[in-house]
Amino acid sequence: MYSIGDLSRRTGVKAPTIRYYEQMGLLEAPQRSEGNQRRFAKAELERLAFIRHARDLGLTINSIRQLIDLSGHADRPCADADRIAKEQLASVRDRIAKLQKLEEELERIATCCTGETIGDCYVIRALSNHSLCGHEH
Amino acid sequence: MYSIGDLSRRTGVKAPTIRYYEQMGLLEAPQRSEGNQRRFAKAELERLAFIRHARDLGLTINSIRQLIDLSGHADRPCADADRIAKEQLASVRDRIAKLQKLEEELERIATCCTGETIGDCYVIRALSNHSLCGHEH
DNA sequence: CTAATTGCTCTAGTGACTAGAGGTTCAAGA
DNA sequence: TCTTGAACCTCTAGTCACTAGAGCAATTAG
Ligand SMILES: [Zn+2]
Ligand SMILES: [Zn+2]
Ligand SMILES: [Zn+2]
Ligand SMILES: [Zn+2]
Repeated sequence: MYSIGDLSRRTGVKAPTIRYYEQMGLLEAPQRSEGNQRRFAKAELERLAFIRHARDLGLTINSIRQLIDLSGHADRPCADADRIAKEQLASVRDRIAKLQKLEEELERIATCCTGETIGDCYVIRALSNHSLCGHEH
Repeated sequence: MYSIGDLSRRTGVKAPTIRYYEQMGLLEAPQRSEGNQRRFAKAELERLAFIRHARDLGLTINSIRQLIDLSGHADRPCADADRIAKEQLASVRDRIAKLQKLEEELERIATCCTGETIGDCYVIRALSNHSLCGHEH
């Protein structure tokens, strides 16, 4: 049996975050001590590691809840789980593509200023005038 | 003189967002009609375009406020403006690098499942076990 | 003049936490 | 056994950049 602090140290997840996951229904309400403090079993530690790993990969609380629900039915087809992973991959690729466009524009904006004063600063001029940009964002 | 709806149509920024920018101090409080409705001058239209462009490039409200403050002093050195742009570029690059790591892991996780059921789904196994990952995230 | 549209303010909700207040319980040393 | 200090509890509010909605007032076209 782990206290919330033990669990926190073992997983690197802060105690308020663990309580938050419980509130969001990702962790089941654990047993309590006589004085009402949380006492976690090993299964909860493993589930928390699962949650943390999924969060580190950018999955939302909602997706993680779905995956946890699925993982309780070992005999069902895994198409839903695969779909969630593929959607997350697509979303990450989408964000990368958008950020790369920004990077391109920002590189120009941030490195082309040869001015000395605000009056002729390329940063300010470029922000005032989108037509200096190479594409939409 | 533009109403908030005129301004919205001309810039593509929704009316509540325009009010929000005013509240955040990015737009100065505009003149009002007799009936207390906002009436914007051309200068505000240009400033709103500036704000919108900066937002599209990912700058925060705070950075934009600083840039607006700077742009009122044409004779001052532009080092601060240049620094804000460079910091934003660095932040975008940082986010791209992190997302690319995620992309790599997610690609493996999302495409390697040859299982049929949750019980042997690679997605679930990979999320349960970070040691299957190629690197940290 | 009337009806439709547009505008006003204010409040609350989003996601995934984080910080703080104000109080209680636990564990270890004396 | 007692005491002290760390850890824990619940609850509320704040973060960021909006967005949605309620309930009302002003404007504009016919
Ligand atoms: Zn400059
Ligand atoms: Zn642009
Ligand atoms: Zn699968
Ligand atoms: Zn991993």
